[in-house]
Amino acid sequence: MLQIQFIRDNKDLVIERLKKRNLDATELVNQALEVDQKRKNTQKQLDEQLAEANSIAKEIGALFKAGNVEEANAKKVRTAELKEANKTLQAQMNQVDEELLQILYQLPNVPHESVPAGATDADNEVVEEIGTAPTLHDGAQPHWELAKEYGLIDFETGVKISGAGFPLYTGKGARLQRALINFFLDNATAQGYVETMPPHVVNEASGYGTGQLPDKEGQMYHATADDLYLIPTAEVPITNIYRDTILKENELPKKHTGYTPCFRREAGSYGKDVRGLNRLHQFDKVEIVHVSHPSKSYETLDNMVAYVKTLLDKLELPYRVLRLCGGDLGFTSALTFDMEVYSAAQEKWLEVSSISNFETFQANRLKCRYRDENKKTQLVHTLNGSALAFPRVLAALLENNQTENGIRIPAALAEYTGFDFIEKP
RNA sequence: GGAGAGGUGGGUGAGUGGCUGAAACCACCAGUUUGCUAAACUGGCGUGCCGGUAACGGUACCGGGGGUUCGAAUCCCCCUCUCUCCGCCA
Repeated sequence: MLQIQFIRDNKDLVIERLKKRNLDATELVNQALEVDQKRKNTQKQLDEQLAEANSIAKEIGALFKAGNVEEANAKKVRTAELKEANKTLQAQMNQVDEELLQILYQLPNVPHESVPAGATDADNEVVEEIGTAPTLHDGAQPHWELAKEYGLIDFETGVKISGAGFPLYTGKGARLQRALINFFLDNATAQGYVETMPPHVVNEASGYGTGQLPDKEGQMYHATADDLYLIPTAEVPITNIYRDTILKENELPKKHTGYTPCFRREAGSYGKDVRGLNRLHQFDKVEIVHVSHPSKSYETLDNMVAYVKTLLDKLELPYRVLRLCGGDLGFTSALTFDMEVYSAAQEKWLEVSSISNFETFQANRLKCRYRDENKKTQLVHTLNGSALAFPRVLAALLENNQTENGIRIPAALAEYTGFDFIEKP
């Protein structure tokens, strides 16, 4: 959520920058400012009346104490008036507050100046492309065929147990998952991220804290009996560690990494792009979360991108780094880099990581602040990124490393799997 | 699932109608003293919003919402969360 103070001070900038998202926010911004003005006026009036009522109440108290009942009762007349007036003003105030909140909920984050204009993912800027796609032997297969042939993933039984989008990993397939967990966590902790194992379900307040609620309610699994939500990413529980907190300036940055399964309903997204591991209802991911001093957040973002690159290098996967254009940028993000690996058998790029700086957008809802040198509270900047999401990494690993005799496992990962080759059955 | 207790400032915790935005202690910050550290002493120390260049002033907030009252942390109602005991269970 944007801060109303920021909109007040930077109206033109906000409107101009939001155009990068192909959003003409002029009307919303004007509405917000108008309602804000109304809110201020209302509060001013209300405060004055409350002040009067408070002072009369004090006088009445003193009069009663002095035994001057008659005069005290006389003063009650004015209090009764004020009480009525305050009630309506208070109601107005609540209404105006709510109105403002609703408007602010509709405004996405202001894109960073470096965000390219554009409408769809076709307009994303390719920052760099690293590695070359392998040349596969004749008869090379997409990962869903490989997974079946090699007995790594049993999609059909997953359907039987739960439904489409819930794969059942078996044998070396399951072992690969476990290896990826350790590989990613070990690398992240080596970078100074604190290993964190959070709850996999969250309450409503946490959902609001990171912005999944109210906008994306339908995308999360909701356990209604207890009103808990299955997490769509570890970002949610981990970032909410810092909900309603005021940190000391020297406590920044806070760095966490966590492995969790992620649950996404992905309602309505059935179709051709969802075969195999490309899109799932449940998948595994290691996330990195960074709570940063505002002056350091873009430097941090670059470091996070650089870090994720090292992971892909170690996994020997060809990949590219994209700077998302305004049209493809998430609602809450100011700047996002996506990492895509090249899947040789499918001959397409698969997103395996998304690394974003939310600046104060999340922190504002989270109420996560720090105290600066003047002892004033300031909102922190929050960032997070996947490091990495497993399924498409696995897909690319299987596809790119297939040979006529079996599948090769990159050396860095083989340390964790305990095998460097999966024989053809 | 059954029974009970309780949610107060960063922490512990006092506070049953006005003198309480809130005692005390701890933590923290600044200073004095000491050869350094520690101790001791002195002072400071919640958040949001509104007004103000600022100093500061106003207002709201003692889990959330509503009510009683001239006046509510304190009384009443509803909700919610936590803890303890029992039951069940990994």
